[in-house]
Order: sequence, then structure tokens, then C-alpha cells
Amino acid sequence: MEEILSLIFEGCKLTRDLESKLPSLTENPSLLSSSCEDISRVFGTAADRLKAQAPSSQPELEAGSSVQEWLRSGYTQSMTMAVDPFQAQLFSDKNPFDVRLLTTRNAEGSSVRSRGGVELQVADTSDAGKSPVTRSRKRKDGAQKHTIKAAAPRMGNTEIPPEDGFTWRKYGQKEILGSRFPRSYYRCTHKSFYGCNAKKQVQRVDDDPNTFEVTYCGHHTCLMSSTAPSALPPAITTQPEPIEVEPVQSSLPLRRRHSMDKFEPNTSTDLRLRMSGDAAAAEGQGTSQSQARDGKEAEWPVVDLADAMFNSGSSTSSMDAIFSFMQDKDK
DNA sequence: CATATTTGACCGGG
DNA sequence: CCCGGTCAAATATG
Repeated sequence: MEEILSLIFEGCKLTRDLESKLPSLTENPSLLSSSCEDISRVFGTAADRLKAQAPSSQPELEAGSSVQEWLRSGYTQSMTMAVDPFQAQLFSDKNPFDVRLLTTRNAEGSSVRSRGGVELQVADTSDAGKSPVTRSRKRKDGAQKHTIKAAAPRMGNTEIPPEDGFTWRKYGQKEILGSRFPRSYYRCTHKSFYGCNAKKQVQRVDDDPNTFEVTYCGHHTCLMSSTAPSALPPAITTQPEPIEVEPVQSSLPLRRRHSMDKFEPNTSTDLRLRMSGDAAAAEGQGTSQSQARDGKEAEWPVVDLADAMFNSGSSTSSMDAIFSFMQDKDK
């Protein structure tokens, strides 16, 4: 769910971007169209996902408030400025997408079944009524988990876990007792840069190998780029050419050659986090890299920004350095 | 060369 | 001590 909301956010952001740049963009039809396509793709993905998860459901869950709560807690917090009228309206109590965010703050793992078919279910492992007291210092900042069941993509071959617009990196797999299928553990690929602690575990449902149970844990502090893969077959699969958002003030010529260079985060405040408005910074129209499926890495203008700010010319150690830094850096 | 996945080791809670 | 979750070395892939 968070993923979906994030998608929607992304769409909103892109929309706002487009709106603000509309005047200047009318001169540039191609850019305009690609931008529109991007927006529709993002929203389309979100819509698809929603449809897949909660087809007809009308759970009398206090969805609205949950969403808001969620927005308040954490996500919005970091996005501060993001709460503009547009989104306020979108997420108030009635949103066009019938979003049902099932936060797992309180309550014992309640499970909501939708009369439709696919069921949304809140696993709530963080605070389940099961273990009464012993919830020791493990759960840091209320790292909530929530589980959803997602149908395996009906696409041709591999019944791989459904795409959700984020890039994940697998870091483990375990056999689970009582389950016939192993459980895979993923974390956000961008953890290294943003300390994004979003994680998810995917496991195929025993009796229905066609259904995946995806448990998300933690919020994304990173923001996927609009060029992110998220290759959902349906809907508009138009030419995903990189949408360059024209040269705004942040037109940084620099281009990193190797991988990402390390940078010094100096202050602990995240000035590098998302919300940098712009979408892809892509130059001209080089190679349209955004083909589906394995387009893995997406670019984040932020990175460049970071590069610029605390340059760091030298490359050498990359991820690892940052990684370790991020790790012991207590939140 | 860099980053992703695999897979057994390892760790810590219950 | 078992089990689920994570690490990390080895391996894979471009």
C-alpha cells in the first residue's frame, strides 16, 4: 500500500511539475507529451495495483483517517511541503482511487476481507496481540509491517513477485517451516544513499502458488524517479523515453563517470532527500534506457545534486563506505 | 568494473 | 535451542 501511495504521490508531484512548467512547455510538444505519458504511467500503475489488491472492496475501515495518519506519520513528515491543497484533496476522506491504507499501528492483527475477492490483510507483526509484553527494544521507531496479498503477474513466464514501482534488492531467502515455498527478503536498492530502510518479504502462498504474500516494512525515504522501471504490461506502455524536465535552475552539467561517488552527508538533516521536484535529468535524448523489466537503476537528480554539493571528486570506495556510515549512524 | 543474486553462516529473540 | 531475519562471501551478469 505504501508503495501505491508513493506512486500516487509521485504522480501528483509530476503533475504539479508539469503544471508549473506548462507555459514554457507548450513550445515543446514532445517534452510535453512525454511528461504526460509519464504521469499517466505512474497513475496507471497505481490504479492497476489498487485494482489488483482491492477490487471492489468497501471495507468500513476508517480508511481516510488511516491514510491521513500515515501521511502525518513519517511520510509527510519528511515531505513537509508536499501537503498542498491538491494532495489534501486527494487524500482527504474521499479519494478517487479508493485507497485503503491499512496502517498497523494499533489493534491486533485484524484481517479485512473484501467481498470482491482478493483480500487485503493486515498482519501487523509489529504489535500483534500474540506476544503480549516482550516487545523489547527491537522495534525502533514503530517499524510497522503490513502484509498484502498480490496476485502474481499474469505475464508470460516467471511468476515473479509483482512489480511495485520500487527497486528492490534481494538479500536473503529462507525456508519457512510449515510453508512450502521459501520466503525472500528484499530491501530497497537505494538504501545506500538514502538510508532507505524499506524492506519487504515475499512468499508464495501455499495453496495458491499464483498469489504472493508481500509484507512491507518501513517507509521509503528515497523517491523513485519517474523513469523507474515499474513495467506493468497493461495500460500505456508507450515509448518510455526519458522525460527531460528541461533545464531548471538545477542544471548540473556534471556527470559521474563510474558509479556514484561517495559524499559527506555533513549535517544529519536530509537535505538530499527527494522532493527536488524535477523528474529525470536526462540529457538530450541519448539512449532511451527505460525499457521494461531490468532497467534496474534509475537516475536521481538528487544524486547529482549531492555530488555537486559535497562533491567528493575521488571515487574509490563507493557503496560500502556510505553504507557503513549509514549503519552506525543512529537515526 | 560495478552492482545484483545466491546461499550457508551467523545472530538474537522467544 | 529452534527459527526467522540478516550478513557476507562467492558467484553471476551486464
